[in-house]
Amino acid sequence: MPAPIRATEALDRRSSGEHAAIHIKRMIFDQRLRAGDRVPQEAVAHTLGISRIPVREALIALDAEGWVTLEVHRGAFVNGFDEPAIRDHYAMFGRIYGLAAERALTRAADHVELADQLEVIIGSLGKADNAARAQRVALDFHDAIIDAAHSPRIRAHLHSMSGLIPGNFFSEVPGTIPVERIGLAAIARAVRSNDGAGAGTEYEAMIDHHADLVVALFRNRGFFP
Amino acid sequence: MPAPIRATEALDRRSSGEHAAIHIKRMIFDQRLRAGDRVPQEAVAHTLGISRIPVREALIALDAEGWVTLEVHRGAFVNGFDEPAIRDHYAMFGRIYGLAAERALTRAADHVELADQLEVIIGSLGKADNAARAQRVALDFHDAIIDAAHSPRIRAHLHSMSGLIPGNFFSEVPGTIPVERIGLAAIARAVRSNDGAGAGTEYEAMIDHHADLVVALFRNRGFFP
DNA sequence: GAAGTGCAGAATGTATACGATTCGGCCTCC
DNA sequence: GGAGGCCGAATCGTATACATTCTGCACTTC
Repeated sequence: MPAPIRATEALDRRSSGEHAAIHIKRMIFDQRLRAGDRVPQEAVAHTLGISRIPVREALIALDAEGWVTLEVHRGAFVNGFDEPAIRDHYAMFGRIYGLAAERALTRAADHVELADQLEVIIGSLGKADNAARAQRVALDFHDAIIDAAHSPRIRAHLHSMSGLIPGNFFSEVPGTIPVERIGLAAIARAVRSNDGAGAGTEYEAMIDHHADLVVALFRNRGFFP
Repeated sequence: MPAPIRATEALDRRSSGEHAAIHIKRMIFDQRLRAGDRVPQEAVAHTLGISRIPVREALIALDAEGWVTLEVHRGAFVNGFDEPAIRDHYAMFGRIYGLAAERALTRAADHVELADQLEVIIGSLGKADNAARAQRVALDFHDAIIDAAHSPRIRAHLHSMSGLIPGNFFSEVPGTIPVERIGLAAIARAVRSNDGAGAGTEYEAMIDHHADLVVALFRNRGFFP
């Protein structure tokens, strides 16, 4: 039996480029990089003790995700991270997840089986008391939907949209647990009755609601001047 | 007055990485790379006469766009490019463009002015006889919507979704002109009456229709075995 | 004084080079 | 005879070094 994978090894599974992407997102999030600023590749590389190559790779990924805009021979310029950006982000997120839910119902071998699977996941949410565990349950739910959709392209775009908020800050968004509990249950109900459009609509509604919570949190913390 | 930018200079404006991305997409499109194949970085670099660095940068972008899946220390593996993938692609495209249209109406300073602008663009479609020119008109229309939406994030995701079909092959999709003519007109009408949801719905419908045409073309050419 | 010109200096883009990881084949051992 | 372990070639990930491009500032010119 192999030794269990340790947390540090799991982190090493990420490339330096992914570390750099997290670091740069954190700098934008902490407003050490403001809208319009150029991301200093050399400084980021030096700070992380790596070369500029993985930093550049991170910037390409962040460009595709909408965090920065690349201009040839001029660099990467930070896009605004304000309330409209957050709402746009979650709106796209919700629509693509809604599509994924529709596709999951179209392509799943058996929608009743999928509904069973989803309700098992939701069941473990019932026991979850802390937000971190609830987040884990939500991720499992989303993964089940994405797997059932059988679409690498949808998977890729959703993956690149996840991680709006770095690290465990996400867990601190107050009010997520009841929103998830209600939203996931509604989606699972729609799946059980094989209602693709309904599942999509419920997905959008849940994520819109989530966006409201995130915006409220940011506002309370004085992020929007 | 500066000299007009020549075509060759405009091409030079692209980085080697973008050239590599186009080349790799072309290989997938031409089925020289099949689903599950690993993209040979060294071979691509050698073929294009460049080093592996820009090839790797291209693969990161293609991963974000859903063309390939990156695995650390194993390489980039080609995702399926079959009928479901094409339909998923256009479905995402349509939903995000629909969202962009809604946002354009929410955020444009004056929706009547935006409608005027769109109808001027459509007007030049009336004179367009060949498909290439019609495509140019459609791109202008889309750009106007994206600009009006004022969202770098939406812009980034739409940019990464454009270019499903490489080069001028797109122009050869038969039947696009009437679909565009009807679709763009319907969107412009919704914009003029300040109906965001309607504009979004029309956008989705037009792109779904376009997806049908593309799928039919691929089927006729024997792409789906 | 405003606009154009031409340099350094700095930052980006890419080629080369080298360590790290994977994977297939062969061997050993049970 | 099959499971497991140990190479070595092939490939990937990244540090370093160099070429290309941008930018700000001094200078000239009208």
